[in-house]
Amino acid sequence: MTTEILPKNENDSIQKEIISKIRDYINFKNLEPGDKLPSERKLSEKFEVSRGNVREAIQTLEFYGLLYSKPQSGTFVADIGPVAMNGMINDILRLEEPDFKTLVETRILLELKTVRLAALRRTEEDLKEIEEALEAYSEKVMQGEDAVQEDLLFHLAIAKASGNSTINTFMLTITPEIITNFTKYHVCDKNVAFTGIQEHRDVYEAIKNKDPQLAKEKMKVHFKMLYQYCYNIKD
Amino acid sequence: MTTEILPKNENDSIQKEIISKIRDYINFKNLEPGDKLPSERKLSEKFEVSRGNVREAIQTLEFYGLLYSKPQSGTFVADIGPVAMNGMINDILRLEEPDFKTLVETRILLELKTVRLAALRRTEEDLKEIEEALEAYSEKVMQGEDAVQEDLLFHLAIAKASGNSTINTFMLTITPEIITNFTKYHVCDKNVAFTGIQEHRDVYEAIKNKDPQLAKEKMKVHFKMLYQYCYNIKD
DNA sequence: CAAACCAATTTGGTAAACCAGTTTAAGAAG
DNA sequence: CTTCTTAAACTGGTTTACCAAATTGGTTTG
Repeated sequence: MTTEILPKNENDSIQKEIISKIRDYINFKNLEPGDKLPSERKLSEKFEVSRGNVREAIQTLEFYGLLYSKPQSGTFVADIGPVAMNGMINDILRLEEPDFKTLVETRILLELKTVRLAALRRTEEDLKEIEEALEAYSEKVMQGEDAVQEDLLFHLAIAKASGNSTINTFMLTITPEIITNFTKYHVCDKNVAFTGIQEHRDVYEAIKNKDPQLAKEKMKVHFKMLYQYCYNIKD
Repeated sequence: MTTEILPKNENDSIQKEIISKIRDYINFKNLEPGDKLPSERKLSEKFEVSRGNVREAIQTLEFYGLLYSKPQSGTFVADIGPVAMNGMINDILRLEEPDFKTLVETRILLELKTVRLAALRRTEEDLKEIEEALEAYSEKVMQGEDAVQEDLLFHLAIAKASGNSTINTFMLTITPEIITNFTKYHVCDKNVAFTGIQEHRDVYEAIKNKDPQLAKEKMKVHFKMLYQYCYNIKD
């Protein structure tokens, strides 16, 4: 995982340029699945950039499953036809930097699903971990301290209990960004944290009783303020 | 993302080991947000691994927002307290390789959302691109050829029209894996493709008429078989 | 004529060397 | 003793050089 998911540097533009050149090359030479690309060295001199940049671009395309590299052999186009290849590369090039609004929107979506799945699939061990996270959160709030971390860990514990590793990965991906923005914009304040305890407890009880519908409802209540924030934010 | 999001190599284990050692170091030294980690060189000799491995591990932790590196200065622990730090690192280490079932489950979840958002937010240009993808799919199927690529691009066009770049990125991430598994297990066959044309058209019409509820219903119909497959697959 | 072998070249991966800022600390001046 | 100067050591990032595996083309052998 090497790869950071999205480059935010100024290298971004040059890497995108290289990616588009690779696309053009594949189209021009009519490369099909399994065909070999020129070596990194040749590409670097053909595009007049450093080999490192070429490697970076190839790794990005590898991340999206469009290319694959075999050590001491070469880089090959994946088992995806030219239509999908072009379409996906264009999508990748057009990808915008995710903003806070879409981040929150996605988090709500994911969590309303994980809480349902957790209510259906949770093991006793999952339940125990969720409870521990809940207690840690309550204690911190009762002491009047900031509990953003414990809040987060409660939600991550639910994500883990959902048994869906893909969603779990996505949650882990967006969580840090969420935290930094929350603390930056002070979305959560003190009295909200207090009401949050009961809301967390409601969600926990629903998961404990294996009631997916209720769990989802309680999570919706918990997200109510967040929901408003998400759809009232200026575009 | 440079990170490729998840390493599948055997380097995986050694990198995870380094990550856990970094966690132990942070705990042992009681490092707080803003504190500096030892240099990559020192860590590499302390852990008795190459500097490259250390760099890779740090970049992974950077991807999840737990560390940040300042050029020519050092690597620092992010503004996340020790509780969240430990919790998240443990989650990262425990992350399982996503299997096909969770992949499909996640795809259905994401698409039922994107199609709603697309119906609400689509621009005229979005609609045009979706229509083009639809036509390309129909033609391919009519000619009796395999149309997995065009099918995919139709769904990606909807994701783009949803206006949520975070979900869009996630869709792009899971799509290649979906494709390879589809072609491997032959989830889709010929007659399904034919019925798929009308289903696609229904979805398109709903988006065109800006009817989010209908769009979601039609997409559900389209996913019906996939849905069954997802929940009947052996665990 | 075909198959098997071999050496040489090419490949992606990796470790070492290098670079340009930053930090640190020692030393000189006041 | 304090403060400013300065140079040396250290930092993450980048380029370069090297490596072992694998492909390739030619040659030999059955």
